[in-house]
Amino acid sequence: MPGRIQKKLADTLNQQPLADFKVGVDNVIFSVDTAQNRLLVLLVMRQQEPFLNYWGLPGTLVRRGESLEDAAYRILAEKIKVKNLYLEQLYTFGGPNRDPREASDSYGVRYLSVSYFALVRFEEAQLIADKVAGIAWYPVKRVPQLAFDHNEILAYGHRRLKNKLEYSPVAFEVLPETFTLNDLYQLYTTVLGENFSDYSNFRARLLKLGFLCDTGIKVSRGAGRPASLYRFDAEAFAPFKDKPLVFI
Amino acid sequence: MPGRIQKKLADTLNQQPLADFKVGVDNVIFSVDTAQNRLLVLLVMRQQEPFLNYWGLPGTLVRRGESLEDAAYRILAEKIKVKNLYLEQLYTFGGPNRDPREASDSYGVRYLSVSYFALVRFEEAQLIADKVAGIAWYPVKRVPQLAFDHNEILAYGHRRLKNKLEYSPVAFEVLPETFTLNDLYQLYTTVLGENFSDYSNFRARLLKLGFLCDTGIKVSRGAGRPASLYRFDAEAFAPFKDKPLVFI
DNA sequence: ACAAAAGTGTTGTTTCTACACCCATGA
DNA sequence: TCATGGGTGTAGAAACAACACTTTTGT
Repeated sequence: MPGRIQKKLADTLNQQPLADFKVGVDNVIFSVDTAQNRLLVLLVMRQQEPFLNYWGLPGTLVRRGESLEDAAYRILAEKIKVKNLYLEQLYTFGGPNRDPREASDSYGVRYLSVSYFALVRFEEAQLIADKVAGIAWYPVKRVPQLAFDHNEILAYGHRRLKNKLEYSPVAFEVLPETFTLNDLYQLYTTVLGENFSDYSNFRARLLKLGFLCDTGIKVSRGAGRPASLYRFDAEAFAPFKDKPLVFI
Repeated sequence: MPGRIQKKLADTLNQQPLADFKVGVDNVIFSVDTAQNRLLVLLVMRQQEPFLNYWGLPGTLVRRGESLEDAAYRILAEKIKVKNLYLEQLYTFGGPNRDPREASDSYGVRYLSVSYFALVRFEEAQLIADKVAGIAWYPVKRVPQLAFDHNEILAYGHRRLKNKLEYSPVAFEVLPETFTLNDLYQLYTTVLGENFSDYSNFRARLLKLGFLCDTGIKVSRGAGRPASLYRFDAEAFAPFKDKPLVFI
């Protein structure tokens, strides 16, 4: 009776106990240093085992009564002070044995990481150095080996950031209220790489869309003709919401 | 000493205990009934509380030693038999009180749902009806009120499916090995809606990309000129991988 | 012969792209 | 007046959208 045997096997599997989880939230927090044209990610030096003294993404475990997003905002607030930011959920990494604590723990508690991705304004972000801990903006191109699977999470976040820039107005969440078109262009080039579009075409496309309005105010940066300051007009952008708009 | 008071407050919050989680995986499984031009989603009738006798997404709790993706494949395999499928993680829903079991449980166990999104081939999918449970393909346009926050998860999955179709070759994961260009077009129209492109332009664009190769074999469906069967050439597609290609 | 399904072509328009060029300012 | 950064324009190529049209089949 092979059917019965199979049934028995299935039952054994069904009786495999459920895993108990602790849920962590890890943030990939990006900012763009427009002065030096570098994309930065916020890393913290771990103060406890596992991975003591390794750099890693700022993270925390979720507390009772706290939503995932709340937890994400909490870490962020513990590490930096910012006024404007963009934040969204990234991915959930949850294979067994991604955290070495699982092995030593005989109760089989699993650690699962829900990662969030954030973009903040570099100029206004003030790092909060708590006690002896290390905290630093690292150029994305030069991050060292990180704790856990954080390199993987970072890579995933970087990909998402690039995509977001191309088809959504995240850039404006992180630029000052008014900015020059060159500021915007710099932001795009440092995130996307040099060769995504030339400035004049980028400029023409953006202006044609009609949600950037010229304030008329001019600003001079060293030599050269002064640039106009523009403002992102959220109202004029509304019709493009959710449409397959492309910024590149 | 306001600093000290604030410190005390912060400590109270820090002592807030961590939440204990059970992690569920819920699958949004889509298929396309090309004969009737309908987009379908797989629903199951819940056999236990909470939400007894409500329709819901097929889901399960994650077991010890099981990865999230493993759990997603397990549910899928319990409900349907398929050869080809596309599966990817969707989103993690984890606010407190999304599951009524949390309230009654004094230990404060939280239920978190990692949702996965799948696309399977309707014609080859065989539903596995276990015991008395209900299981059914529901037209997406006519899903009733579902258990938990499953309507929300479904909506999220539907949005993702539409996006995926536009810029990635998921369609071919779910079409037969060889298919007519009309099969492909039908699939797109039933998922994306009638007015995304007319057939001749769709056809021209796809063929120009060059990763659909004509097998030369003709197939006749009722009256009318027989159609060529095409095959998706994964190798020829490779260069487009990860590029902002658009199919629409 | 006719309707139905498949496949091809055409045409006017819009959008890319790669430039060249003009403008305003500091040194 | 020259170098520098800001801003405009344009011509050729490519892509798009809306159709009309031809081909091949079943009935």
